[in-house]
Amino acid sequence: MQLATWNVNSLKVRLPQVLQWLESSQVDVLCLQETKLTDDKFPVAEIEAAGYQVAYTGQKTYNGVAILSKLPLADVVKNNPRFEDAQQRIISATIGGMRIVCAYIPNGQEVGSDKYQYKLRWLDALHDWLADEVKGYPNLALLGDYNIAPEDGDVYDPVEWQGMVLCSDAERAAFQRLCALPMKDAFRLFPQAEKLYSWWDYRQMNFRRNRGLRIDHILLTPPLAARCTACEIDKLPRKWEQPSDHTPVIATLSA
DNA sequence: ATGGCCTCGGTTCGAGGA
Repeated sequence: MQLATWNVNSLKVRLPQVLQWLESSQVDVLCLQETKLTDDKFPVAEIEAAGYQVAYTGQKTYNGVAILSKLPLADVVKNNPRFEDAQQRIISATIGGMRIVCAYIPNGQEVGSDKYQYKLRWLDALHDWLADEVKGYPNLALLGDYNIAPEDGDVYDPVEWQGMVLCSDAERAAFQRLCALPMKDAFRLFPQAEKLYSWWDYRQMNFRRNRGLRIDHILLTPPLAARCTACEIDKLPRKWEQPSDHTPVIATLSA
């Protein structure tokens, strides 16, 4: 069983890459962020033709999330029921005995800005909601674009990024509070090579220079972490024509 | 020193992303 997350930066533009990746990757569950599509424009037929059921919630221009699954999706919930939010950033479903939560955590733009305050409030509300969700769903996975690099080792140049948005103490503390629910960062369950990232700015040839950040994550509650046998970042789609600036992260779970 | 790319909406530029 493989679970994956991928910020596609417009599903309208990226649908061919998503379908190509699904053909080769064999993932069972794929969480997408930044679909940037209203629900009436969602490419349901193409995704079903690829062998996946899908749940989605979107809006015009910004945000938008979806869960693709080979197995049936049940009990779909859109957004955080405890946080009034016009922005479509969360969708959850039960799949094969697991509660899958797909999240597009706000970017925050700049430390101290209104968007940064919104990000911290949003993360607080996510934490408080999930604290109850994990009681009802011991097998819960939170996959998505967290817009947080948890540690300096997740940043190509920690000095340049020190205190900046995605790396600030308050954001990292929010990440640690999610880990204390408790949940485990699947990527850090295993020895990993250095300088592995999930996002690279389109500018400055940052991908070729591997100037990236690891901001896309899979957090697993202890029963799922115990079943996790691998967690990998697949850099290949970032090398394709017209790529997303993010690349998929995959966790493998034993039966 | 500055901005450097991509997407969208909707027009040829500004906002947002990270």
